[in-house]
Amino acid sequence: MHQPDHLKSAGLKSTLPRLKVLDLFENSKERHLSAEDVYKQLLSSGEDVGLATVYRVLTQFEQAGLLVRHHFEGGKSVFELNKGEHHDHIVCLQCGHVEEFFDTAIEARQENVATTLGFTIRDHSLHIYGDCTKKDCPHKP
Amino acid sequence: MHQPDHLKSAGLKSTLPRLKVLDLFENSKERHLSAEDVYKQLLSSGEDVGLATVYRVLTQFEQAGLLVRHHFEGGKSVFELNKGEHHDHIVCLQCGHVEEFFDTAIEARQENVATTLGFTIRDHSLHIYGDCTKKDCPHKP
DNA sequence: TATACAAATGATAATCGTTCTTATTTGCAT
DNA sequence: ATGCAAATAAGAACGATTATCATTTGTATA
Ligand SMILES: [Mn+2]
Ligand SMILES: [Mn+2]
Ligand SMILES: [Zn+2]
Ligand SMILES: [Zn+2]
Repeated sequence: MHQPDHLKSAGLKSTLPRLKVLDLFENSKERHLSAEDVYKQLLSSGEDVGLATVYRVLTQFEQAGLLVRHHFEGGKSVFELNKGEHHDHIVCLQCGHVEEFFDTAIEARQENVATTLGFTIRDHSLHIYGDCTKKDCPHKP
Repeated sequence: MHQPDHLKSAGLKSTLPRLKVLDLFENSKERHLSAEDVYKQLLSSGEDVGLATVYRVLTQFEQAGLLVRHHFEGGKSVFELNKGEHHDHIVCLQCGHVEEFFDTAIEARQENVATTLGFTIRDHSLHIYGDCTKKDCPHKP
């Protein structure tokens, strides 16, 4: 199980549900998880945590900087461990597979655009949607 | 009122609710409208259209290429008249002011990224958030 | 170690944006 | 004018998320 230090230093009591959620993100195969993903994975691991608690804890972890929340298409929020370094996402519309990328040129041009339009950037989100080429992806070309 | 030609050529019967919605987008002060924006503005203009119809019509207009849908943060879909040319958005976090932009370099680099990662782009969304420099903006620097 | 109490949990109700269902109305071709 | 498929309106249903609140838990203190 995970060391409770991360929680303590975030000002959060180290409770069982919190430790389980954090543990899941650190050991899960999938890096990007929705609230229901977390809930179901915990259930199927025999851990019983309330769905409301999952939502509550995810939001707390986001505010504490432990997780980052993304608003992909599909309506549901998706979370990932905060690596500290920004990146953007490309998502497969067929199978939901997510790849991460960082493009210096894009980042630089964004600054350029903002300056031209008289804005100071505080944040941005770039989501590319398409079809991936994984073998197990139900892609129809 | 608007000419029904746009609807006809989109394969849609030119009904009263459809004409009203289209008219609203073409004469509204705000360019980006949510379903509820449309619904409320029609109500306050004395026009009575069902909310379900608004949702149906917006989706049909999107499919017909008359409107473009955006998934901004905040959970609700926002629509705007399709100008035919793609653009992205920069939004002021202080006053909500929205500017549109198109950057050829960014678009090109996105293709590059997708190719590198084995994706075929179908769509993308780029939202920059920041502080604008309008006189009436409550900016705190 | 036992106690005390604020903080956290979990079950469920409520909310929000959106879609579905269905009886009624409408546009439009004859 | 008539007929009928297509469209509408009202409300139920839905999926994701948040709020409520009685019960439990972590932890500080004695
Ligand atoms: Mn990521
Ligand atoms: Mn726009
Ligand atoms: Zn795929
Ligand atoms: Zn502003």
